[in-house]
Amino acid sequence: MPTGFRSDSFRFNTKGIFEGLSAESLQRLDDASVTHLYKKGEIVFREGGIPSGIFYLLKGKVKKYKTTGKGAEQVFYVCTAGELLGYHAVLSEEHYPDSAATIEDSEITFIPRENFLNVLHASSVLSNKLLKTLGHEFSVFINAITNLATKSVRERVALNLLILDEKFKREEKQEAASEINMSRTDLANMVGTAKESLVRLLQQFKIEGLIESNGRIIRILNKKGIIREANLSGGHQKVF
Amino acid sequence: MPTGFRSDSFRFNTKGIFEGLSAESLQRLDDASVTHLYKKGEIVFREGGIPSGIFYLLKGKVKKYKTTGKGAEQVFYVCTAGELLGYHAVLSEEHYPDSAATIEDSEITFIPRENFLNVLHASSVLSNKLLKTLGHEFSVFINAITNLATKSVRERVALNLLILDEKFKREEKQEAASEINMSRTDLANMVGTAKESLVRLLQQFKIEGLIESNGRIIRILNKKGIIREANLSGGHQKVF
DNA sequence: CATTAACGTTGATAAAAATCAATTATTGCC
DNA sequence: GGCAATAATTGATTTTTATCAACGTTAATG
Repeated sequence: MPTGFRSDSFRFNTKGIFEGLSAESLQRLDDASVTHLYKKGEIVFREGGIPSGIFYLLKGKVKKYKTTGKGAEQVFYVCTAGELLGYHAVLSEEHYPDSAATIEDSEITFIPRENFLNVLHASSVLSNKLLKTLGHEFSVFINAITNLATKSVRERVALNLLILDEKFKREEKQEAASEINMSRTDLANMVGTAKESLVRLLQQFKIEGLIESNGRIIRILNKKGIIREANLSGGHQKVF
Repeated sequence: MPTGFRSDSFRFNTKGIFEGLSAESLQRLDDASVTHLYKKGEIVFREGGIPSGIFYLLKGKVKKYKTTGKGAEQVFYVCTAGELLGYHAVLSEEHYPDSAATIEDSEITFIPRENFLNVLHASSVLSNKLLKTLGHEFSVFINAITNLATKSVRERVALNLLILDEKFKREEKQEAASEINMSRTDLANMVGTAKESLVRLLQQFKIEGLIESNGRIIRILNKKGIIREANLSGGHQKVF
């Protein structure tokens, strides 16, 4: 049973989705798009809303989440620069099933639904890329489900630290430990546990020298150790 | 907050995916396909395997699941007649991320990878339908994740009974209560709990008159009661 | 730059769920 | 139809995780 952390298994593949498009298609998308600045904490779209277009995250970070009747919030994904948001509901022709909100100051380009669909329907390059991306998402989701259903909270905390470590990598310092900067509440909602349980486990990891923290910022000190705690297994590569 | 059970939120939409295809496309798929009988318990494909084509479930039921390092098995979906299987890995060009096995005697048509992709790339009708289907799957998965992360085992047992009730509906008797016929182990692996916990909760529902059972077969007696136990919220409809 | 509201941490306790162990049903098979 | 073998159930117990309550810290804001 292979072991190790393969960030690919937890990441959607929308980065570079518009690469390889014809100049005409790109122009049509560009002409229709508008870019806005979002402050930390702003909502991009809301569960139940009618999708009017898709969003391209130029800069910043966005959490995707779903709220429950009881007010709980499940964060199931964190988008980083270069990722696309909100296309599922446009494709499925349904209301947004989830909400999206910035977790840091961000810059987001909006492409109206009609323009996106026109380009999509005209471009087999784009539709094939999107099909490939969506096929990959399936594997990301079943990983997420399996981990939620079978791993302990401790294992899930470790796993999510690894996922976030990738997301908070800075271009300048690829090698340095990332500075994971997320509220404890968001982290707990991502792990699927109570905030207090999350804090206690972070405290343990800290005592064991696996991580350090400074205010809300978390740094992984011993990645192998965290990988061990996450108890990973499986992971598969490209075929063709 | 709207409440009620919307089975659509838990079902993929591959049924009828080949409707509306040109006669030529259908012919090309048909020429390439082979149909096999599978006995209950047979494996259709296995996690880590190389996808050589897609499967169309003509008759029977198939569980989709992932196994963990510790030998646990997470069942994340049950396919019924008319559904497509194994297309994600073909689209993503990755190994199978999950396994599929029949849970009753089944009849499955296999379409080789190349033939499927040729038809897909030639048919914008099919690729658009598939994009729509995959967009919908996203909402199914985030529902599943949110439920796993935020609901109690009791709530999840009730919810999965509702999901299975739909899957075990018989064409003859749409109105009659379904006969849910699945091993307690599979059920527990679907709910994401220990078999013993599942059994105890079924026992409670039985005492409360919400269900009845005869051997392994479960029948819902009071659907509203089970919906109440599942504590559902949300659910959104088509837009356009 | 002081304030204060939001956020984070810790401790004590309760609740939920898993595990272990033993027994009883069921079902596939000859 | 009887007989293993497999699956389901029940009870006792432990472990894990959530909840409640109090207090400390941080950082956003005027």
